[in-house]
This record gives sequence, structure tokens and C-alpha cells, in this order.
Amino acid sequence: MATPSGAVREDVDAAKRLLRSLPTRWEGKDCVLKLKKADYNWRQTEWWAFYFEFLCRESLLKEFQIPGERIGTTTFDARRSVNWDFKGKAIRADDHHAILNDTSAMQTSIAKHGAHGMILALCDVEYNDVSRSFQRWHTRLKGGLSGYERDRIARTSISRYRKTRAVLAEILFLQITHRDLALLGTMRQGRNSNGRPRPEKYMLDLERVGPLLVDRLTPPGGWRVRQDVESGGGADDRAV
DNA sequence: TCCTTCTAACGCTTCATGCT
DNA sequence: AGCATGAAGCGTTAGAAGGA
Repeated sequence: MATPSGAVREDVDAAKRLLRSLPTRWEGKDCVLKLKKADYNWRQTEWWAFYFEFLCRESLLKEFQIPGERIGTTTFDARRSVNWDFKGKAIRADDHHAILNDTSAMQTSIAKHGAHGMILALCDVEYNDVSRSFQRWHTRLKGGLSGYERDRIARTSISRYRKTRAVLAEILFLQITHRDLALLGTMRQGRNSNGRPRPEKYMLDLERVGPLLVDRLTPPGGWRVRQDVESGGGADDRAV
């Protein structure tokens, strides 16, 4: 467990209070339509992660500066005593790493404020769009294939499978200090939209999150949310 | 030969900027 | 105004290497 500064502790307390009543069951079509209505990243492949970001922006707006500080070309999601990022993570993915931000922007942010914060949503996601019906629906909503997708088809690359549903299982509040940077891995995030490589980002191993953990927010009954999924819906999806 | 693990490379969209 | 370009947001994923 990390021992945050008083200021970071206050950030976390505020965020916990504001995020307590978040909906936990996120249905693909429903969420994409909500994002579309808000005109917020509704075309994205990883709609569920943007939906979490959207929920955080709405919920934290009163007590956090949104968006956060801009350092170089990186803009962080929110700012209070330090800069904060909102991230979604699929807990049943085979890989337990979360991609963070640009390495130099994070170093600068930590040097300036003493720490960097992360609000990490662990989600149980359904990867069941094997027939790609959700993807087809999404593509139709977007008004057909994008230029990027046409290029992808020309490269004969396979489109990634879509998540059709996500259930929020837990929210972790992490702080990263200068000392912690050595614990993080790095990742080159591959091709950009124009095919060029991208600068390095930090990557966090979720198996070793202990030293960074400031606090967590778990729905009452813990992992009981799984049953809600399997039985086709709980009576109350505002259970966090 | 069939797993599991490791790691390099990839998937898709948005936004800002600058050129014509 | 419309388009191209580049940099960023969010996310894995495929395939090679290694072990049983």
C-alpha cells in the first residue's frame, strides 16, 4: 500500500465520494448511443473505456479540473493536486498490463507535482462478438467503413474483436512517484494512424500494483456482479 | 507436438494544425 | 472550406520462443 501525501489523499477521498454511485453494468449499444448523444468518442473501438472516461468526467467535474494539465503533446484527463488519468482494464484479458502515458510527459508531471495519479476501472468484459453483429451495428451507426478500415482491409489485417458488454468490478486509485517509475515497463505503441511509429509509453504490471495502491472502491458484495451478468441483469446497476 | 510465456507490433478513432 | 498529415486518445494481439 502506498502512503500518499495529504494532498493526494484528499484527491482520492473526493474521487471516491463522487464515483460511489457509478453505474456498473455497461451494455455496448446503450453506451455507444449515450456517448453519441454526448458527442464523445462514440465511434471508438474500445467504447467501454471511453464510457468510463465519460462517466468520470461527468462525476468529477465539480471538484477536479477537466481536462488536466497539458505537458508537451500529452493532455492528462484531470487535475487536482496532481494530474490524474482514467483507464479501463479488462480483468479477464490474458495480459495483465495497463498502458499508461507518454514517458517524458509522466516524468515531467511527477517532477512538478510529486506524483501522478491513476483511476483504474477493472471490468469484466464480454468478448462475444464472434459473429461481429455488434461491430456491424456500430459500423452502420458510424455511416460505413472509415478510411482507416479500408486501408486495414487492403493490408489484409484482421479487425480486433469488439466487446459487447462491460461490468465494472472495482476501481483502483493509484499514485506513481519518481521512485516508482523504475518499477514500470515501457511499451512502444506501434503504428500510428499514418503508419509511423509512436513514442514510448509506460506500462504497469497489474500483478505488482501493491506499492502504488492508495485506495479501492468495490461494489457491495464484491464480485457478486458476475451473477448479475449471468442471470441477465440485477435490479440495481448503481451498486458501486 | 502441444501448451504456455514472452515480446514486438498492432488495432481504430479523434483532434489540432497547416496547406491549398 | 476541404483535405492531408501527424500526434494523441483508448485498447490488445499474434506469433515466436521455450518448456513439458
